[in-house]
Amino acid sequence: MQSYTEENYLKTIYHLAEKTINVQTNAIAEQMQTKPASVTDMIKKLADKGLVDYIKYQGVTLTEIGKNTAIDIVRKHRLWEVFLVDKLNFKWDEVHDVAEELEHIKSIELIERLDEFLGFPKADPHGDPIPDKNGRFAKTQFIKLIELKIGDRGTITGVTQHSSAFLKHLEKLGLTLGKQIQISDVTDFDGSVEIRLSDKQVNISREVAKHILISSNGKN
Amino acid sequence: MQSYTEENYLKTIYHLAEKTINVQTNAIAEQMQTKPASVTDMIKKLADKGLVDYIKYQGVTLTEIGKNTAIDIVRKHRLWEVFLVDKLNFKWDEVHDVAEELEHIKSIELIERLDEFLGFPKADPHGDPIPDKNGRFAKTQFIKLIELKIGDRGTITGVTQHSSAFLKHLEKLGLTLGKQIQISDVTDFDGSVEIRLSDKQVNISREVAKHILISSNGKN
DNA sequence: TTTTATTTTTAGGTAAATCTAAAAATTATT
DNA sequence: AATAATTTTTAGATTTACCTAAAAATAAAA
Ligand SMILES: [Mn+2]
Ligand SMILES: [Mn+2]
Ligand SMILES: [Mn+2]
Ligand SMILES: [Mn+2]
Repeated sequence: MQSYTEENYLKTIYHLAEKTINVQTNAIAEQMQTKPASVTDMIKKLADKGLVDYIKYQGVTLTEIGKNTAIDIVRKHRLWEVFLVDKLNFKWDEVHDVAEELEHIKSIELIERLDEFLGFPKADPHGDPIPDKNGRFAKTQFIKLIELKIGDRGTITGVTQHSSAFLKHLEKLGLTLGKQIQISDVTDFDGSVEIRLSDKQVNISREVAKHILISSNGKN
Repeated sequence: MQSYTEENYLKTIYHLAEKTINVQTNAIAEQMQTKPASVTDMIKKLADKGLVDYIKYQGVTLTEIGKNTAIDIVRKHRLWEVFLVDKLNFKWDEVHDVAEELEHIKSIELIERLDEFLGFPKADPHGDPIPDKNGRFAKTQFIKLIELKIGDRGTITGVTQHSSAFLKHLEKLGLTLGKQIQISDVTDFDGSVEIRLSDKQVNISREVAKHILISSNGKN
């Protein structure tokens, strides 16, 4: 059984491992809002428990058990987010912090029944896939909006930034999950992107465009 | 802001205070499954924070703030129990441990919305009253089944024992909340009680009868 | 009112998770 | 290859929530 803290470390390592093979001490420290020295302490503990493979100065990778544990926490996090949005009418920018706590409730039965209650959802309110009870989920291969060319069409299917400020901004612009879009222009000067929606036209900065995921449904 | 542990102490003191005015160190230790020395440490901390009034060797009482905090945790605990039973189809004997964890999730918004989602329930699956958001609730003045006389009628409205073994036992006998009962006999030898239900007759031990609460609706 | 039993507190210590400051290893730059 | 910069680890402390053993206070019994 893992502590609340150990679980958060495992989840952080799991997410960082999506970008780099060996996860570095400093990267973990930054993500966890803690000091590198504390990370080293915890890494040793996780290594002792067989949850990570660790070579001094070379960073860590999750073991099979460690990875499964992490995926289970991600599953819980995303299911709770769906609950909060679908059942309790939270906005997609309000759920992260609460889910961050709820994900640590230890009851297999609870999460199985919650999954069923929610109708076995495949994605959370931010478009992230929800692993099933065996930890399996489709690796969503979405394109970043920034990579689209003028004329390209697609559907908004996810975001890679979960801050409330960012999500509220998208909400205000009408750029929510499921919306059909088409790129009408890309400004040379600042790289900002002009987007056509069914009912209106909006302009977003390059920075915002980087964090929107699109399932492309047809060129030009 | 209180820690998980501090909240559990406050809740324990609150429940013990329903029986005695000054709550004793040993009573808290027993309830919390810890040692009296640990309780003394925590009591000092809670006193420093202004959550309890404490006189050495004389036990503790909750301050106004301490009491409100405790009631808020009780509210959360009971609302989550309703959620588990009403929405996730848990049995009444399966919910306590999970609620014990869920009650510590810190989000006022969450509990307000959960309350609304559940239809502002007035009692939990064990018949215990749920405080409203201002901490107010009706002091249920139910009679213990053991106090009824032969011929008395009533409705089962609560239990004073939440162990899974006890609740499963009641379930098997058909003695669940809302059931109409009449006392048909009390055995002199062991004090066991014979109960008439709408469709059958059951016999329960004196010990069991002590922990069933009845709203009496008419004598003989 | 002593003596005895019970309850409660103090003293001193441990384990988990954190920190700061300094040393060691690795990586990048000249 | 030597030096500088960065990353990571160690050493030593702190805080929280515990513990055991022993002392002190209170309550009960003789
Ligand atoms: Mn978390
Ligand atoms: Mn999410
Ligand atoms: Mn609890
Ligand atoms: Mn209950």
